[in-house]
Amino acid sequence: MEVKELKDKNAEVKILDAARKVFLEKGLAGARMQDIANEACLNKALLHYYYRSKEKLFQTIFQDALLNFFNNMQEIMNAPISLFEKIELLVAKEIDTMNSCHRLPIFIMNELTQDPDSCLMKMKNMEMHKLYAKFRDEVEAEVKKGRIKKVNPDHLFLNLLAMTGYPFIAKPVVQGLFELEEEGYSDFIEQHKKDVSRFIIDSLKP
Amino acid sequence: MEVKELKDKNAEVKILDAARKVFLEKGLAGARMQDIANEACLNKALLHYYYRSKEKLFQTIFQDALLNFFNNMQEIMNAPISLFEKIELLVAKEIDTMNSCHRLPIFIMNELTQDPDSCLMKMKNMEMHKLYAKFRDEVEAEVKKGRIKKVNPDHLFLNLLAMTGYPFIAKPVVQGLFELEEEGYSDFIEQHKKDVSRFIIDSLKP
DNA sequence: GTCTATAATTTGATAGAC
DNA sequence: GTCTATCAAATTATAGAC
Repeated sequence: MEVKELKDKNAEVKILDAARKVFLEKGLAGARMQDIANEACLNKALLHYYYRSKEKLFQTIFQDALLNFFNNMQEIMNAPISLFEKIELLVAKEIDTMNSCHRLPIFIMNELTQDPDSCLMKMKNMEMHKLYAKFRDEVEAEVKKGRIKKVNPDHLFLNLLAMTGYPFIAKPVVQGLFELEEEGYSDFIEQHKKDVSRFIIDSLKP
Repeated sequence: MEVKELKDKNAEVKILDAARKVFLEKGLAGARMQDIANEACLNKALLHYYYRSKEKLFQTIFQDALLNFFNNMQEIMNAPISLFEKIELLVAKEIDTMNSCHRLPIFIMNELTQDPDSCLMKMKNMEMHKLYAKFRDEVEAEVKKGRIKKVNPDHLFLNLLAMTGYPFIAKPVVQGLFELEEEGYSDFIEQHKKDVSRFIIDSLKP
């Protein structure tokens, strides 16, 4: 690829930002190229000029969203800290990430089940299993040492992901249940962050 | 409405069954009337004859899915059983419901965020808050009696929903993390059912 | 009620001027 | 690179025969 002028780069970026917003909001099937063009204050033709097709543009956005979602985990998993610290960090970081974009988790989960071919392949490329292996080994080690209760690390980890992700995935349900408007919702999430860490760590104490 | 002949009723029902399957799988935006017609082994025109428009057909399916999803809860909430029994029943029943249709929770959550107008109104009509109030009061009562730890019932209930719903919502991620094929997945869910009840009830013991 | 054929609209994609 | 105008395909919806 050749050196790009500033204007070129700006259009490319503007399109990506607009596409991210529209795809996150509406999903692949619901998003319209015209919506993205409007959001970017450009015309449809330019979207195709830079990204060829809706599908290609979507894949760019989706890949990026996956990284955004799972990168925190990768880092924390490999950090030289205690298991309890890892749990607290995982919960806090994941919630913060989703808090900056409430639709992120449901977007990812929904698209993953829509396109098993290309999306699931990307999951395998991220080597989810290796990402998790370190956590599992540490839990098993702590169990053997008798420092925490005997738990199944698979279910423990799934529960952690569940309690951090679900409040965003089920946002309308949560708002209905607890009668929360947009502002009260933010406060609720902040409480929840602390509650989840405490909940998990409490449950591990022998 | 007049008395229907058998053949009429059959077509109506065949359409509903087909629509449920296609909408659940692809969502409102991704579903095609032609797919539904094919699935029902009928022609598109009949779908419009019975349900007027795609939107109307969808609303019928969505309303039904909402009831399916939240009806269990309603019943269990009002049953004359102990708090621990309620928790066990809620977890077991909700997981069983979703196990019969893995896409049910993500379908509901996704569509709820897509159409705040009509879908969210339906949520309010179901009076989610009242559904939950009984549970909250019971938790607070048990806390006062000192029978369970001092917990925030909102987060407790949200965590319960999270741990039951997330394994289905994030099915591809779970399969990637724990290297599960379709069969191993069913077994995993059965284990999870027991694990979640134990996890919650353990966490409540003073 | 059920079908075939077709209208009407939407939407992804391209051609071609600048 | 960016735009306007337009095409081609897909898709919802309807008309009308049976």
